Amino acid sequence: MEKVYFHVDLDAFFASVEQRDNPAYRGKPLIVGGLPGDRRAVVSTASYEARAYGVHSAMPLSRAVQLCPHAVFVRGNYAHYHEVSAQIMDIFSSYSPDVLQMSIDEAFLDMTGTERLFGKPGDTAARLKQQVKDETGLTVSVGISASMYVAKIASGLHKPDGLTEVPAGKEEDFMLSLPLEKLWGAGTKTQERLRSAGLRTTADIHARQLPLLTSLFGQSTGTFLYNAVRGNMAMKFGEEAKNHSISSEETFDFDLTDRYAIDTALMKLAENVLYRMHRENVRSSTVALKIRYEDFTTVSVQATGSSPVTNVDDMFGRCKALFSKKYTTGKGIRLLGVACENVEKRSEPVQKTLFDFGEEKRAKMEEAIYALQDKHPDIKIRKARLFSKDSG
DNA sequence: TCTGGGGTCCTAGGACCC
DNA sequence: TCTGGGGTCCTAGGACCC
Repeated sequence: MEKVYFHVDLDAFFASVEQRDNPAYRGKPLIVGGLPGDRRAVVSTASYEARAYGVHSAMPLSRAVQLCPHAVFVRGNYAHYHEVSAQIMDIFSSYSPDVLQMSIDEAFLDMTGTERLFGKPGDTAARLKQQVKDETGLTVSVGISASMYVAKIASGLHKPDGLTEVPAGKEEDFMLSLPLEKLWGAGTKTQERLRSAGLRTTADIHARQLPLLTSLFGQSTGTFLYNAVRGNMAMKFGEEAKNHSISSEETFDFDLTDRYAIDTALMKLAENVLYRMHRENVRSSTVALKIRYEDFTTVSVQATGSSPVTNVDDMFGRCKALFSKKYTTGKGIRLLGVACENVEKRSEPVQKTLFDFGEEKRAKMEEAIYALQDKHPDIKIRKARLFSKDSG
């Protein structure tokens, strides 16, 4: 049977939620991401009114302030956005049992075989859009195609409040009608390389043989480009990613060089990652550390231990060891990040050492603390050193 | 203008084993 | 004393996405 996919994308999601909840913000340029004066902040989402001034996601906030000084600036309420997102994902679930959520503000719906039940895909999408608007006051843009990849691009073509259907068999024509910047998966670097290779349109890529593309761009990117412009991208629906990771990082307002400040930051990040590991009932033996220096160069180290991380002190110890191994320069540090990689379900048995009784006890203790925190989110039980003058 | 935070996937080189 | 070929695992870095 011919496949039918929707890609549904919320329009300027965070900004739209703010404007919905605060009538005074409506019709005005609004920027979510930080307040003017916040150091090193970036724009998370700009309302369409702000985009008219050239403001867009990932732009340094200082730049956004210059472009649009009279905009409304908010830091954002991410817990709230998650709630609204869940409400909308529930609506999606009433249209298809197969919803593949891609992020907080977009999802694929496998609509294959729903025509007898719901009617033509275009009509169904229009109803879905109306229902989201009625129940949440927000608009979405929908792309419809037999190819998930094409549906994804289609949903972005007529934002906001768009509905773009690419008929089956017309995928290649659609791709060839597209400006190169719309090629999802070819970012800044690849766009640059395409330009310098003299390829300016999707048709230019289409005219090149596969071996030429792979010799220019490498096996992976070359094959991707070759298939993408033909609308031939096979994306798997609902396949489990295998290399999960859980990470936490922080960009500091001012660069760090002081060892105590660095250790405090590492402790906070380690605690954060471990808390989430407990909550998700997973474990990991691989700890990774990331350092971004004042000049924005970024290095990383990771190590796979012989047993999983058991508790915060264990995690903190591994992070400190990695840090000492990598940091030899004394350069200013603008970001530290900590991660556990190759995370797996905790139900799988672990080899026990003879010496882990103390560790085990500590892990149990921490679990009890995490459980308490989940129950009473307002209590904060943290390592003594994390209490600083302003937060304690 | 000066660059967030949370992820996934790919590549290339080195270690190690047979 | 000089030197193989293949497979697998691990690591560091980079591209990309929202």
